[in-house]
Amino acid sequence: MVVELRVVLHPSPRETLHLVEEALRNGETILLVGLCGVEYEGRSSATLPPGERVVFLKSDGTLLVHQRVGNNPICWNPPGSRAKIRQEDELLLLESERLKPRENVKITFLQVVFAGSFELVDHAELELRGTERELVETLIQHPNLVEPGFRVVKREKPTRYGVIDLYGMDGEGNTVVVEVKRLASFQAVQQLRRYVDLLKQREPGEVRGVLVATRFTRGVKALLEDCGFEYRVLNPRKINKGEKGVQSRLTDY
Amino acid sequence: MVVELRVVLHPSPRETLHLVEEALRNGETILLVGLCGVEYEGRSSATLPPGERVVFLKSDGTLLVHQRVGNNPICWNPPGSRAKIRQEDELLLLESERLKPRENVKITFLQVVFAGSFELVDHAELELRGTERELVETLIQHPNLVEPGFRVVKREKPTRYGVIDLYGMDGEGNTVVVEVKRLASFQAVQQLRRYVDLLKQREPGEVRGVLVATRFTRGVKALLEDCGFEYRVLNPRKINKGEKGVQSRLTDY
DNA sequence: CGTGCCAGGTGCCTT
DNA sequence: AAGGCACTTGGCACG
Repeated sequence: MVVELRVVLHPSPRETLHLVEEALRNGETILLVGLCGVEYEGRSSATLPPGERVVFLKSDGTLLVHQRVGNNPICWNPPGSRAKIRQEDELLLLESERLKPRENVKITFLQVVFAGSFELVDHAELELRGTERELVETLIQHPNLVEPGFRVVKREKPTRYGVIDLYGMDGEGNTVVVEVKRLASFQAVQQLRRYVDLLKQREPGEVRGVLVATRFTRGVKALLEDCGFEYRVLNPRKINKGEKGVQSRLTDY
Repeated sequence: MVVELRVVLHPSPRETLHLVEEALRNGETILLVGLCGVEYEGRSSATLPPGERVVFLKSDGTLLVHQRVGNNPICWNPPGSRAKIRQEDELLLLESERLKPRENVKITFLQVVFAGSFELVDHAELELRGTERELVETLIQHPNLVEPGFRVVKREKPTRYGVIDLYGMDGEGNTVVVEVKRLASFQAVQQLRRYVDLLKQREPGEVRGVLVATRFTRGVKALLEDCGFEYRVLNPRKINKGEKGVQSRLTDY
């Protein structure tokens, strides 16, 4: 397997123009390195004075401008945006337009020192473990983790004020609202409270609220108790084991 | 101004190894394009089977793996991580380690088709307009936007349950809690409620809650009224004008 | 298409 | 160091 590629060092504006235009036509991935200034106008607006950066243009319209440091692009436009390039005197103007919401990124290259286009083949997808989705699935497979006698009635139950992660009944027939979080903070308690308050108006009998999480920020457990809610701590390490269908002992979690 | 750069096409594992090692030593920015698989292990864990990707390694330790499409890197390690590269037979192993929390990204290159290192000079910083911070500043300069007679007592007032954007008094001496949002959703109402509940316990007299935003999701205004709160709509376009110190008429907002 | 919510969120700031 | 929160948050799933 070989990536098709074209690379130019210290290209003239004209050369860069041609490389980018052809790459855009062919749906290739474009990398540019050079001295450029950036203007952004959209949901917010921003100006970035000239500096040497890496500009990354993908075939799905994604535009990323990366500085020398930092995790995140300093400017960007998301997939679906449309890029155009044109030359004005010795300057090269790369403009990316997003329609909804309307957002515009304009890059002015004073100098390009590297231009490359690449035809990437990649059909693989990331397999991610340890997400909240997995926590919920674990609880469905092992409802006893919520409590002995707990029965799941519905997963992702939509309400006027948001979606309840798990909703079911305890051994006594009381409604139980379960909110699942990887990291439980005050916000999670508020979320739970919102759902419990709502169901109290609609369901007869008691409505209990349970927050299940792998981690709790300080004070959250106390707040839960103050609100009359309960909590369960899950051990994330053990979850994959449970997922694999190997019936493990509950004390493992 | 010229970027120092080194570029190799279809490098051997040995050539890539040398280029990356020297670039790491010199604190340069590294771009690699090639066929690689990725493993991640940390707060979560993930596997990405082989495919052709762009790998971006910055001098601050940032590692980004970008697929052909998508806004976000499919795998990454943030600034402060430490990268090492080594060769094993014909494979090239790039490993990035973060310490707190411990997170590890391991990239196995089956083939590298492009390797480049760049010495970027960039001292510029982004100037961003239209943030929530600016909304708060507008309100401080024009407290009448909250309501005639409103006086600001404190900005960013910290409480046990979070930071109140604006806190002040109305013409009658009642406490007023102002929550500022660019986009107000149910969550913003909960946030406001939390602060108002808290201040009701601490302050004598009435405590009013006001949500000021440029946009409201559906139903939020109704919920606010249900909770006994008020809201104000700001026009974001007009804010910069107000910021510039030109005293504009209130009806402009 | 808007609305809500998770994310390996990230970054910033304050206790 | 931990917690709270904004972010051009981005992304997805669902009404």
